[in-house]
Amino acid sequence: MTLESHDRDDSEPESPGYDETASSDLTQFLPYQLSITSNAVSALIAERYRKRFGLKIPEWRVIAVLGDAALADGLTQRALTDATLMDKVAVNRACKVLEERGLVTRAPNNADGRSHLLVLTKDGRSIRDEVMPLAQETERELFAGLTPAQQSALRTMLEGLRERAGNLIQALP
Amino acid sequence: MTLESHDRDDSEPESPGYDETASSDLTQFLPYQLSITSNAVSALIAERYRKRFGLKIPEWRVIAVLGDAALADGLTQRALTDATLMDKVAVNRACKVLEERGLVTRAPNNADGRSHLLVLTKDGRSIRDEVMPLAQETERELFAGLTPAQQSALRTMLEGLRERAGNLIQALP
DNA sequence: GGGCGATGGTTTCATGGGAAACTATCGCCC
DNA sequence: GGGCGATAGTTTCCCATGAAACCATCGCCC
Repeated sequence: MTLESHDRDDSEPESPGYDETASSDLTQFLPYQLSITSNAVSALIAERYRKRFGLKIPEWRVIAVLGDAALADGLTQRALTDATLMDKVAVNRACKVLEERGLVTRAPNNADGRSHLLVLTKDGRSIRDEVMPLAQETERELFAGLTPAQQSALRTMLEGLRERAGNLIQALP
Repeated sequence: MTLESHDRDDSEPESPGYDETASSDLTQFLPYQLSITSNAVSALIAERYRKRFGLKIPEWRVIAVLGDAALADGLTQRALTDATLMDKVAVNRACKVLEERGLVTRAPNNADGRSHLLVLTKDGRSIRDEVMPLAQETERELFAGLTPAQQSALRTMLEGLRERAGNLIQALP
């Protein structure tokens, strides 16, 4: 790379006589902006769910998926990890918490003795009915400043970025 | 909230006869997309720096800032926390590592006995000369698919989002 | 039907990162 | 000039997260 190679060793403070474009203004570094924005948004959502339901993000995700499906039969943890795109450990922990709080029960799975079918309880369903609206409300508030066109542009860019990052990371060693 | 209140209790599997818009397709939830994209990008950068320099993200950030400034005089950790927008603990840990690896030294700060002035060593400077180019190269590769206009739109949207999230989180209790 | 590799789930371990507690120094104010 | 609240840095503690190890069951294949 040759964008910069200023050889400053010591001398004069004050007044940038160096190459500012190649320098450390982190706030202009897009991956950094992406990161802090994502953190801020996550923090907001986490905080809202914590305050209103005492739920953490993995937990409400599970509730959302369980509540959604046309499945009174329930889902296995495996299916939940697929649907939530979370780690299986995270799913397991979330399920454990939800079970302890009586929001979910585990019914035996006739089709496979290794797994159980997770189903929302009455309490779980009543929370479920507030969980998604809160998510949507939050999303709406966050993106209120953007036109639908902008929103979809954002989506597209994020998706592209993610894919590209995934490719690049594969191509490393 | 009133966006949905489907009262599904049991019955038919197969075929979504329920309200799919109010449902759990997490991949379409923008905060989620934001999060996984950010993670993918961070992972890429972390991996590149780890492979090439054995540096973690907080460490290269410190190097970048130290290497940038027109300061052979060095910076205090306080100044670094400001410049990197990281936690002071994170900065401290990064500095400790860098010092142990001989990339940075701590000179006494005449102006304030509580702090030291951190300066890149020769080795530190030689890494510095590769650190920023790698960041820029990575940024360039990531955003190669986007026009400058799109990039700046993205920046603007992210900034707006972050601000909005910050405001909303304040307005909670 | 008895291995045996694959798979769902659970537990354990290591790592990262932040909050809070603690120390040393500073900058005031009396 | 001797407190005393504020600030820079450091250490400690705690939590979240993911990887790896582990256990039970499944689905085959012989």
